[in-house]
Amino acid sequence: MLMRRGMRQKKKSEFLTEVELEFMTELWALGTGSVRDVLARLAPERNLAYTSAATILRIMEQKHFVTSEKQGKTFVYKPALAKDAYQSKTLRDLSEKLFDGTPASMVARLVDDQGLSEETLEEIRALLDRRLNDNDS
Amino acid sequence: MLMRRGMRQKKKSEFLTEVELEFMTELWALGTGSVRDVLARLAPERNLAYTSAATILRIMEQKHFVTSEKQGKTFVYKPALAKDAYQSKTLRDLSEKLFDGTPASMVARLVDDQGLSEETLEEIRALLDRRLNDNDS
DNA sequence: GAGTAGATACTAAGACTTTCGTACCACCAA
DNA sequence: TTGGTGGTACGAAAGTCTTAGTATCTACTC
Repeated sequence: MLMRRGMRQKKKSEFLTEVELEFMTELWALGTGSVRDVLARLAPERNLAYTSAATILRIMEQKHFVTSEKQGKTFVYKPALAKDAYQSKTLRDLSEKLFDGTPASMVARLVDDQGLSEETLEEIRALLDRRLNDNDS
Repeated sequence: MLMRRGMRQKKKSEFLTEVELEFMTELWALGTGSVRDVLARLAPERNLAYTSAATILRIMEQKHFVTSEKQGKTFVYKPALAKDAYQSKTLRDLSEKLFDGTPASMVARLVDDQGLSEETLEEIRALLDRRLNDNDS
């Protein structure tokens, strides 16, 4: 039957998977942490085996999402990517893929049908005003 | 070696995969379309086999992302989910997972380090003003 | 030195995704 | 009637993701 197919792309996805994001979130909060540190921050009902957590972090290091340093006998992991930067990258990607590359339409959707409080909206507008004023000055 | 493990969750992910989003985007633009219609809208260098496209749409129907109707001998597919709604859902999820559940911080990131033009920023502020005024009235 | 505790490394099961080939069917034309 | 043409259905290969078991290493203790 021999399904000869072209070489498959390496994909090299730059983006965190679901679980990787879960872990990275804790590392961002911690700054730095061991397997046990990260595991301790997950919801108790998460119930993830220690070895699973270790595997996940090892893979994240292979993908260069984190770096590690041995302290005594344990590895301590550190994000190799700032949360800010990853947020930006993600927003760019989402805007591209789902909002026709126009970030304004993204905000439009956000303020239109999200159940955002008046307060939050004001806050957002304040952000914008500040940003626009900074640029003008 | 027998890795007996608990039943795995069905996942039921509600979210489109990469390729599914690619297809759905074309269906949203078309309103309605056959395998050939969708395929025709993909970039020529995409080079996806007809049967692959057919499979993708069939799977999307199984997942209830689209519905189909037979016209003559071909199926015509239609989104079962409005683009607006999917955008909202996606933003909610992203805000939750990457922005601590505070949509304002999402907009903050967007206006802070995106290479957004003055024009775009004004546009966004206009949206907000309109929205806030609507609510106040 | 043997045993235990805590860590890392390796392997693998099982799910899902993406892709495409093969089989099959229906219709129309020569 | 035979053979294309254009469609759907199915199955499977190859990759990735998530999870966890097993093996191994190292140090400390008795």
